[in-house]
Amino acid sequence: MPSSRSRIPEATVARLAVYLRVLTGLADGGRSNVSSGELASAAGVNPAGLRKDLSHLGPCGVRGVGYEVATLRDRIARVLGVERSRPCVLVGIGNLGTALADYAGFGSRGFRFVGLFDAAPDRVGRRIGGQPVRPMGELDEVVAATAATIGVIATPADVAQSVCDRLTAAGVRSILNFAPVALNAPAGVDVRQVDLSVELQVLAFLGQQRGATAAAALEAPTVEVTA
Amino acid sequence: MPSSRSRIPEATVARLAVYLRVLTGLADGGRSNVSSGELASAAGVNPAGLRKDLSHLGPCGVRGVGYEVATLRDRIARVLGVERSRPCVLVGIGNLGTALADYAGFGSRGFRFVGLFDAAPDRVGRRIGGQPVRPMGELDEVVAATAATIGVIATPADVAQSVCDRLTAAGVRSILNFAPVALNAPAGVDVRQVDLSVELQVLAFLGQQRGATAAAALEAPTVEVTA
DNA sequence: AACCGCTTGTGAACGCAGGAACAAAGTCGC
DNA sequence: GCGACTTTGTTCCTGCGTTCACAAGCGGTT
Repeated sequence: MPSSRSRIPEATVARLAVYLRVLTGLADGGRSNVSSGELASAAGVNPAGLRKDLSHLGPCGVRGVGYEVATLRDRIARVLGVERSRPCVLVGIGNLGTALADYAGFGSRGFRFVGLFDAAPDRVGRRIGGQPVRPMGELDEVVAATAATIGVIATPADVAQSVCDRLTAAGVRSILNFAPVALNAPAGVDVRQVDLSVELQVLAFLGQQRGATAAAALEAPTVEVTA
Repeated sequence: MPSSRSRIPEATVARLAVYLRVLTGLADGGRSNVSSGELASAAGVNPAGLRKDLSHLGPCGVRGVGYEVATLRDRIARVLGVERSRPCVLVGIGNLGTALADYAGFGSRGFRFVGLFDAAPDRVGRRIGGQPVRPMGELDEVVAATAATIGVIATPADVAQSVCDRLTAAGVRSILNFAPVALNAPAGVDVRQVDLSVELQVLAFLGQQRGATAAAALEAPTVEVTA
């Protein structure tokens, strides 16, 4: 078995996606070869860690030379399962949903939205990125027709759970949730949570801590001297 | 020192932000008391882990009873540094930037945008959420006047680094980056990266792996039977 | 006043991720 | 054809995060 010689840790999978992005950029720029050091620098990680990540795919570089850009890119894409474009459905076409539907980055990275859904009648029928917004009633039909296995939730928090239920009932097996609630999904369905304000709050904490330690250093430097 | 009796792990900080959200909801619903089990369930984490997270704040519950909702909420908010609203600036008012500027969740969670910036002349002057989009030239002035320490980058990838440079030069100390590139920031500046398509790619991998293991189970069941 | 049930807080063990150092292997130069 | 250099792949190790299990403490009850 060429792929998945062993279980790949999830942290590695997330970094592989980053490497794939960098490699795609390098390939588009005409580069054919790259070393682990350069790739790690562009991805913002440690070179040794990058090599360890790639070792999960089996040997894919040439010692003394480096990695072939196109080959490595294709292999990572195959392992991640984005060699072919994957159909996704998006529920909740508010500001964030519209931004997601319009985001070109998804299309160039192996994902395409095959259905945009919203419960509000005044949003249904609008066209976003060349696609119409559909009523929730068409969800089952579209998921079945397109074999979409990934659903994205960009609704308000209070309806996210019911949307999750409808998506899983329709056959979706993976859910990316932007609503700030923890979802309960049946076993066998993967849920990933993205909470934008959590990220900001972590930053606020780091910033406050930075200020606190700086203040403490100014406040009682003699203690450190005498200690 | 009541806060920071020891260094708080970053993973714990991220979960504290989630607890804070749940607690705020409980308090708004009139609840005055909650147990670690119920709180953990609402946050989607392990009860023991939740108690360990809270133990970093010092004792804040009553044995046999649970936690007082309002007290715990306020203590977490103080530790995270969001007791008072923090000023942020946002650069890049495309689809995503507009969604972020309009997102009410930030305001209710201790963050307010005090400046929206974009380089495109046709976007400058538009009003979003009651605020005008300003030209990049006003960045230094606004950061200085508002003492904003947090900057959010929602620009295309190719200009994100230069925006990062300008933000840090203006005095911003924490950056939340939505552009799919690794940023180089000077020491003392915290950068957090949110890559939306990485999340989708992790889901795609998990889904593919689920399919692969299921296929393997169908392919060679006799081996497991004979083994 | 003493007991009992419930819940918190903490200690220990396990597994995992990250980093540094080293050996293997291939290429370039002579 | 051979040696030296470069770069990968791997191994070890250290530290962190997570989970389980138990002791400590408080309120209600008899």
